[in-house]
Amino acid sequence: MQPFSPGQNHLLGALPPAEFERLSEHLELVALPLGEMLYGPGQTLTHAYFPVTSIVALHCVMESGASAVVAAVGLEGVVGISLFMGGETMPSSAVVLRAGQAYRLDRATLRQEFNRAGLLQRWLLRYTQALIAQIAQTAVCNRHHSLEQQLCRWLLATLDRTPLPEVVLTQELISSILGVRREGVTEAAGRLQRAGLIRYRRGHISVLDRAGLEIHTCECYATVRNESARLLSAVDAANTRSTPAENRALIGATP
Amino acid sequence: MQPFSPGQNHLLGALPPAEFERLSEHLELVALPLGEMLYGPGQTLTHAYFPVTSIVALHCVMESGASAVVAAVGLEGVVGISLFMGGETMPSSAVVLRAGQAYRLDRATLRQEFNRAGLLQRWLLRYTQALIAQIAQTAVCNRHHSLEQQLCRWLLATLDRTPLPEVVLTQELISSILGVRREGVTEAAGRLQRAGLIRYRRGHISVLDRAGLEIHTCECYATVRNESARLLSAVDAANTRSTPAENRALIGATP
DNA sequence: ACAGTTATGTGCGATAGCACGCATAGCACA
DNA sequence: TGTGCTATGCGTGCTATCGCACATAACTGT
Repeated sequence: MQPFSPGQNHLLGALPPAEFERLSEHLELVALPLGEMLYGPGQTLTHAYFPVTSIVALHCVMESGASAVVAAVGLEGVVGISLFMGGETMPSSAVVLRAGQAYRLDRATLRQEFNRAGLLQRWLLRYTQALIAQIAQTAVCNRHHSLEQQLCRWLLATLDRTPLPEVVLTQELISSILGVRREGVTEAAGRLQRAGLIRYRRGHISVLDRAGLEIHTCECYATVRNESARLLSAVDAANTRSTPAENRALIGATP
Repeated sequence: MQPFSPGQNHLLGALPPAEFERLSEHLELVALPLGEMLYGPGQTLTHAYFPVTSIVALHCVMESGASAVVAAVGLEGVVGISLFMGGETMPSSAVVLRAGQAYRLDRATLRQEFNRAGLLQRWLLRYTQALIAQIAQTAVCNRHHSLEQQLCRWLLATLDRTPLPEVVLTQELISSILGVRREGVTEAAGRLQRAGLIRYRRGHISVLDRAGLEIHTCECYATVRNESARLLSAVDAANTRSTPAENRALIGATP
């Protein structure tokens, strides 16, 4: 009796019993520690990861060492789209940004099930489209919006994938996520704290006023969230346990 | 006898005769004028477009009116991935940035062929992965690289999809592509001209020194190009007419 | 309780890009 | 040839962010 079930991941949880059954014996629960790299640039994946409580970032690092995160993946998605898209590898890397659990599925099983052209294929492709929207929005956001807006956006995105209104990340780490310098994060976070929206102490940010953050952030947050909701609404409908809090409460249930 | 053939598009040209045959009667040659919007945010597509001489940009516009292009699509790809990814619409829009020809395929035929899980599906998915790489690279590039580097990158990307070393775009248009202000483009282009890399006059940029541009640009250009080449190398191998110059020379040939 | 490590706060000067306004020059069409 | 539109060039602040250097504060383990 373990405190997690594959069905907590939205993509897996939305599968009809027959499909889920075929996969379940191949799904393996793994703990992902903060900072672990699931794959690096050009590195072939052995498994796809379906997060349940963990958050994974798709991260691009440049030759100069400068970097930025282009997308975040949590319980709504999957890490390793190159396995079913056919490319095998990616030029980016995948790094765990919130320690937690994920189910992983070996390459062969995933591809086999994908090729049956059932609901898993459908959800995986729609999720991939949502991911594209997220990455594209990040590109324009990087171009036009202030550090403070982007920080709000990141906090909200993290919050949406988390049961508690708390983010455990140092400013140093946040700076490398957003691709800005650490002092900039200090300033922006200081402003948010003085505005009473958050409170933080050494790597722990508590969100006090979520609505306030939504006002301070740019439209990109809502755009990405709405597009994901639109593309995966059928997933959420099929999945009776759609909130992180509810998921945490579950013990070893199956869809 | 028309001067274009669907096979000039790399994705279509790589199909085996049987698959190509099924599609060819549904392919329709259309002229895309500069500035035409193939689809806008949330707008349902009726056709997928396979460019041959045209270039289409995936463009994100924000509430404020600020915008940026997140990817360019030319004869190597297809516009309208949401048709086969299952989402039907996209939050971005697609705008013609180089007037030219494209073949378009109606939604029903595309989906039907996609669902046969043949080579078209394979190429479309691999192309989509290349597109993701391009958008992701644009995101980090927007964050870290100078306007001048990005201008070089854009010129090179356009050149790769064009038979002549000339780009017809006003600085005004380029500025809205890159999401920067027009004067910035004037300055950057002026520097490139003084360095002898380009020459321009009212909306016409002639590239004098391609190698020089490749030196001035950031790594993003090579990263995207290499990743596309890797993912679509089998496409290029199957397609015997892979360069724009060769394509232009063709008259009404079939694969 | 203390020392060591790590995270955070702060103060500079430098710079890239923004916003605005206006001057000029190239091209099109009459 | 001229006239007018549109593209381009340029100056002048202004702001956000960078890059670096260093001060302080908060946890950690002994």
